[in-house]
Amino acid sequence: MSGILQQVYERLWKAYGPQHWWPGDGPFEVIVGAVLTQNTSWKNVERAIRNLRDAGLMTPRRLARTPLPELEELIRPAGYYRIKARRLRNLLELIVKRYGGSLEQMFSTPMDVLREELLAVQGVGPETADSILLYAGNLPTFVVDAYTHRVLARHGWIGFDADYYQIKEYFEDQLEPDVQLFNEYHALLVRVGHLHCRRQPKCNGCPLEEMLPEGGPLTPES
DNA sequence: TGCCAGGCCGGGT
DNA sequence: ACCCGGCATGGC
Repeated sequence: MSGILQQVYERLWKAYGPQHWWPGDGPFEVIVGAVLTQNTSWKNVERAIRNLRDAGLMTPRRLARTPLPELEELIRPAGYYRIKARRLRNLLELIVKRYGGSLEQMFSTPMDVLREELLAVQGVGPETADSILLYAGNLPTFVVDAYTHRVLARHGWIGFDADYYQIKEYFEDQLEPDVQLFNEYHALLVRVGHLHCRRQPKCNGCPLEEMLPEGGPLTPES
């Protein structure tokens, strides 16, 4: 338990502490948010979610029955609103038809099975599926995103050409499958990604030693 | 102003 | 098997 990823986590944790990702919104809002935030800043997504909540539509069945044009208008602030409305519908169909609208039932199915079902939905790719499993279902799967890719490659821990699953396994091979750990780890990586890439857009994932000098160099073998 | 955000899909080589 | 354009709004 002292590989490079443990060191990175400890450093991030000490610097930023808990990120409180998706606390208390309830699993359904998390699912909706996971779709709406695809390649979109969370700030925009918040407005769309507020619209849905204010309209009283934050249940699987209600949202599934909402006419497409109305749904599009409500989520417009999140961008890509036409395609995302369809993606939400596709996902809602799985929840309502296969699981009777019960998230509890959905998340009690074996993770690997559910993951494949999610991936079979048009508009749900690996990151969205993993976000739903981890942040809505509290199931231990690691979420990889663009910044995760950049920062790991920047340090030479993976290749720049590594794909989603290589990166995911890189984490899961080194870490205990702990829901809280996976939750915080991904959120912390996104956090440093924001901090850095706001200031210097074209970076390839800045060295963590520079961003978080406290603690000295990161050493793969110690 | 232009570029980017917590991706994914479909069509073309 | 890659590579690329499309999708769209709001913030800096």
